[in-house]
Amino acid sequence: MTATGRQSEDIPAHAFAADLIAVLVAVTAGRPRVMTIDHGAALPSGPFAHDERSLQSGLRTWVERQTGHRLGYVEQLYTFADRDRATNGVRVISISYLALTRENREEAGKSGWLDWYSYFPWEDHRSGAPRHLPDIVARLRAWTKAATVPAQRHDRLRRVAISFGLDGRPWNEELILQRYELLYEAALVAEASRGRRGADAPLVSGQSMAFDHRRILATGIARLRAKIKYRPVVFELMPPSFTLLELQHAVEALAGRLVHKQNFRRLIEQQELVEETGAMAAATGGRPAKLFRFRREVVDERAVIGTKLPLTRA
Amino acid sequence: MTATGRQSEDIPAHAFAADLIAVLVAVTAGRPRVMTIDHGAALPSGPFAHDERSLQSGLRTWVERQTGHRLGYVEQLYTFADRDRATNGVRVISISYLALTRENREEAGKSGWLDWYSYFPWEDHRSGAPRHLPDIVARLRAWTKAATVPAQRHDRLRRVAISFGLDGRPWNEELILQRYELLYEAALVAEASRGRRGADAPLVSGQSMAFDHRRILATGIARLRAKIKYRPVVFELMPPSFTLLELQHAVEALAGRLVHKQNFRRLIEQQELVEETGAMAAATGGRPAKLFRFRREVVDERAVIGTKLPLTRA
DNA sequence: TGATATATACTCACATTGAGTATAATATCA
DNA sequence: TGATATTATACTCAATGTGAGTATATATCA
Repeated sequence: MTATGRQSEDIPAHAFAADLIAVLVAVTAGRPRVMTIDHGAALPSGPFAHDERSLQSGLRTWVERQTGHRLGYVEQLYTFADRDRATNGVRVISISYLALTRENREEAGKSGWLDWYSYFPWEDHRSGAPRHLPDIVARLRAWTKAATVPAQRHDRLRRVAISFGLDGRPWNEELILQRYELLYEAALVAEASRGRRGADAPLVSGQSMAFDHRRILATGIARLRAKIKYRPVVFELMPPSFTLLELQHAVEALAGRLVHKQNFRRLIEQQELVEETGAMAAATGGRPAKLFRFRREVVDERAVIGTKLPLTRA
Repeated sequence: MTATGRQSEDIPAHAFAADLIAVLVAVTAGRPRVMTIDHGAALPSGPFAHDERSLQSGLRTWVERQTGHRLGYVEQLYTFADRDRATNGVRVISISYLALTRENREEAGKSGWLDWYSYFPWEDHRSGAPRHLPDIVARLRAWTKAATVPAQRHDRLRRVAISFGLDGRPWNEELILQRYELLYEAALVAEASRGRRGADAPLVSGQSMAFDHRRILATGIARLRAKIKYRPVVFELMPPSFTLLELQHAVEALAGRLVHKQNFRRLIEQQELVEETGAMAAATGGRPAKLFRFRREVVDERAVIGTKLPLTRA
């Protein structure tokens, strides 16, 4: 990946290549999954064709052809054109997208759908704070102490404390990108020491990805975690009918946190986001649950699913 | 596939040009201003140079050179590559940005700084609903009736009602883009009939712009109106010291709505976003006001300026 | 039968928010 | 000089929203 950036005489100054990168998300059996290629080493990406009508349609046709999934929701994430994004001297502009699709139980096992927490194990707080989180924090603390100037040290300490919810601060699941960036700066993830040498600090657990794809994934997760709080996008990930507990589990999978069951139902019902199908779920243990469907009519009415999700404290 | 290596030697197949477009905002004397070129006919834009480090740095250097302003805050808006964005057969990718800068009283009059409400007169509700708003709504209603199928007619009616706060619905200042798009679809803005002929419905007041620049401006305003509610970005538009009323006026200029003065102050103070400078403002009428400065340290702490702004009802 | 698991209804304390009243401190002008 | 306008700032209050918990209903399974 040597980016010479040298523009030869024959390449016009405005020659760029355009790439689309997708963070394609589904929730299967209560687990948040992301579509990957190359055995989980990269996000699916491909060139933006010259004959496509628009970026969005380019992404749609390409992803739908490749995965056989209809995309429910598509949203632009970010556009990069950093100098190291170049191949054969042609500089690449990468436009990343977040796309949501319905789960597909037949495909659940195979293909490239991976639990996104295998890339960010420290982000799953559904069973309390992960066991290795104290160790991560300890190593970040060590890194803050290695700062050269006191001001820098102070700044690092503050960022770590905010991002990881230290000193009585609450854990904020939306800060996933900030946490990843701290780990990157502290060279605790494999991507950070790529290309360099000697930097062999023991790494934090969690699978890495090629290029900056793990960073893009973090961006997508952050956007989604923020969005479910004020837009009814969870439903794009649900099957046509579902129980309220299944819906809750989907939200919890995305947020990486547990929500208060009774208050969650209150929220959903008072927003009139769903309606009963009349049928009941095949019993899965206790009292049978009603099946609901999403009231799609309500999408543009309800800008908000609720200012906040009813999270549980502990 | 980026991950698996690009094998094409033929550069022309993916030759794109890259353009940066800026929605550069300032607030001068309580008026929201946007930087324009060509006597207000377009947003400033320029090619992304091959030798720039990144998109963001490209935008910064270019805007700062062109306007002499230091950019306080920069945020990516959206990337377009629609087929009609082509020059000499070279397809153009446009990356739009929102950028905030401090007011500059010397420049207030000259240069291309224009009140953004000259492009969206119906968006300024600081002195109540604009006089011509009923007329706009009436013309949109007429357009809904012109729908061919009943379902379409119903859909249009609903969108108009939501976007313009009809039937008891509240006015939502963040829906500026949706409102503009409705006016575009109804061919009530000049841009809509460009290139076509015969479509000479009487237009709604408000200056138009070249290309889709007015749409990009609406996107930027929408983003900013949403952002001031949960991030302390207003301060990027303020001088180093200011009174609370000046701060309030800036917020009102952006939101296009009045806020409740006492509650606004309560919000600002309880969030500890500002501190007294010790000095007082040169009296401008009544009791002299304390001067405040923004506590920049607090930026990453306070993710939120308050879940909502304390708007006034009437 | 009772242990267990889920569904669902309701209560309650507390914080937040929208709105308004009251009072203080200055400038302006008749 | 004193009335009036204008802005600043401190409080109060009702309504609503939010976090948390209790209670009860309806299943399965040992």
